[in-house]
Amino acid sequence: MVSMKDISIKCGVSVATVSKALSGQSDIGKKTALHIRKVAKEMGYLPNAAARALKTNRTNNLGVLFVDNMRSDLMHEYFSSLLNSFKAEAEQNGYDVTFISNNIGQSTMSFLEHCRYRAVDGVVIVCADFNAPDVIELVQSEIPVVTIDHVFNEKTAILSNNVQSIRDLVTYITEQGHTKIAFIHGEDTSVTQKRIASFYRTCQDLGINVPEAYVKSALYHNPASSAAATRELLSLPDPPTCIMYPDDFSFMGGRNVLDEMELKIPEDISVTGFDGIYLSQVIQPVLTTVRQDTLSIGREAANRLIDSIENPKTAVAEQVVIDGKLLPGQSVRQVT
Amino acid sequence: MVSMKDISIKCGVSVATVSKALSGQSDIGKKTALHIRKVAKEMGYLPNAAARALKTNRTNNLGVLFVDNMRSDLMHEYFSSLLNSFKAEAEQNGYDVTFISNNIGQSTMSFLEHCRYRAVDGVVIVCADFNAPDVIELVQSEIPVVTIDHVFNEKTAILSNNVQSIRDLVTYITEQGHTKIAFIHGEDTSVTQKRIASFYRTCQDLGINVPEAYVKSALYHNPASSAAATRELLSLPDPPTCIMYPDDFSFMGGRNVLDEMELKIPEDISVTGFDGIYLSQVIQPVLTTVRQDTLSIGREAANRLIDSIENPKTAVAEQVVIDGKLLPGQSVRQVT
DNA sequence: CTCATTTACGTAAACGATTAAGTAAATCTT
DNA sequence: AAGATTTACTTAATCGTTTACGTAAATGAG
Repeated sequence: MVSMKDISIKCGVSVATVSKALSGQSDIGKKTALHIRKVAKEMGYLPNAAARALKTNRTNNLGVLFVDNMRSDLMHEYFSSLLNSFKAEAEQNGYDVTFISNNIGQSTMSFLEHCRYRAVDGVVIVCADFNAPDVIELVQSEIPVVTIDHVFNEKTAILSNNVQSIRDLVTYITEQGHTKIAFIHGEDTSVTQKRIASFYRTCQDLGINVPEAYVKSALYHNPASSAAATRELLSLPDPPTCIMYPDDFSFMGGRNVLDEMELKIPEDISVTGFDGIYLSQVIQPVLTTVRQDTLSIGREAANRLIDSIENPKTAVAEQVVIDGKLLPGQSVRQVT
Repeated sequence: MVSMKDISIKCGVSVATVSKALSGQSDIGKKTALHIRKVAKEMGYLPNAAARALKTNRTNNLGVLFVDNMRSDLMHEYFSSLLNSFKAEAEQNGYDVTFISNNIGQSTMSFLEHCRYRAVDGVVIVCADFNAPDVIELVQSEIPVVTIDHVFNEKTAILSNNVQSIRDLVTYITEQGHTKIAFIHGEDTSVTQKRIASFYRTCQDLGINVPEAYVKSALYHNPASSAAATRELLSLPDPPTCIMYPDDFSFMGGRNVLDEMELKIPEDISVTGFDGIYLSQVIQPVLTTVRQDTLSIGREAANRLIDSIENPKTAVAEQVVIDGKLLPGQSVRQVT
């Protein structure tokens, strides 16, 4: 590996001069700077990240906290595409991305310890138990943190606009003439609470009555639990004409039940999903859903995080809300 | 941040002694070593990864080469769950995982340059254009490399047993009494070639005739192209009774065509997938497919890579083949 | 009891970069 | 032209480890 020393020898200058020339500082003569840069390129010089990190206390490395509770989250397209977008934006800005876990090697490190050990410049918390002491410790530390879909006091958070998205969905459904709308929601999280609240609020605003029995609990990304909820809804004395599923994937469970009962979508029953994953747009009928803008969420998370790293004074912690996009699809029938 | 110096002062010994005590070396007295370790724990000492890396030239960091050609690969469950398993195993062994790209910051670095810059101890090539000069340069470098589903000369490769998996599928299909079997395969890659060869070979061994028109080309993970292929197959004068799809997800495209034509699965037409993703097991009918053992593939990749890093002398480059598992499902009908 | 060996620790250089402070030469000022 | 300033570089310290080598004391051998 060619170092600055090698270059300095070849150019007959000191190492300091090489350093300054390569980092484009002012107190170097134009011609020498140019020459040094040329030689550096010729010799295939690459900065030594470790040395730089040691001296500057900056690694140009971002940590990603991504705990797979059920060993399946990375498979959830929402998260994986979000992560992809985050990674792309980080790299654009000269940052690498490293996963942060809490069991590195045989010893168990807390998340914060892991971050300090690797000296990441900042961390994005994508998917984790936001109530775990470990996570809270990290959030309260000196390390810049951005969270996604969860708000910590005084910290920047990127939020998918769940409230508006649910409102858009419900509004669209009612515009198609439905008044009997059921909502199967996911397990209790802050996101779920927002969605439920928005569902009730929107129905209220639109003058739609929501029987208690129309709101069912299930699990995200779990077709079986949505299937069960679907069965219950359909066995009600006065069943809904439209069922909103917790997410596109879970809908696949509901779909099985509907097929079984020989209910055609959307002729006999209308349905909606959430997320707007690839799958939702390639099935027949195309699912009415809301696409969460994972591209923007990931990009925004990276940019905010980097901003708070590079401009600690001026960067302000705030909540950034990213709108989703209604995908009308063909799974909600126009009721005449 | 508390450093070895802080500990050395508190313990009244030299920094060298602290270093040796913490790394468990022999030339330190039992009691002092114990005491130093106790104090280090009390003070919350964490090693400085950068300093260590600078001195030892080892980072305990593994690179992952994961190029998303179509900006959708991370979404492909096969890859994401493989990556998940790789990450878990790496962390178990004290290694972190960093993504390697070729456009870090404004400047374009080759993969190799990026690896050298970050000084990763080794790289796993999960998903990339294996013929790109960039990738070849990396493979031929001094950096330990493990590839997945592609063989480079003299390098360790972890391979899903595509040959056996296709054989299992075809065998199963024929055991159900089918003789008119069509195969829609993905775009041309070494994996595809193996699958096609195994398809022909198995059919030959089983005495099954394969008309040229029964083998169609499509794209992986692309329902539309599989839909088109399905249409062509069904419009043949003598259509197949069973269609093998390139992967589970692509099958969703074929399914739409079959629904449209009011062909019931498996009563009117039998189908199989490939991969064994979550989706394949929650749809109705449950898809007959082969689960690729991503858990083992990821784990094996991590272990082989780490072995070749830690034991460069004894580690041998070889091809590790990981068997898949036939999931019979209900999408292939028993022909009487 | 002496000399060799082992044990337990300290010294100091090194890894490759950054940067404050110093300095000599060149340029400017009046 | 003498002093003040600017320009273009060098010196040297530093970041936190690791490790070869040195050394004094303790233990061993004969």
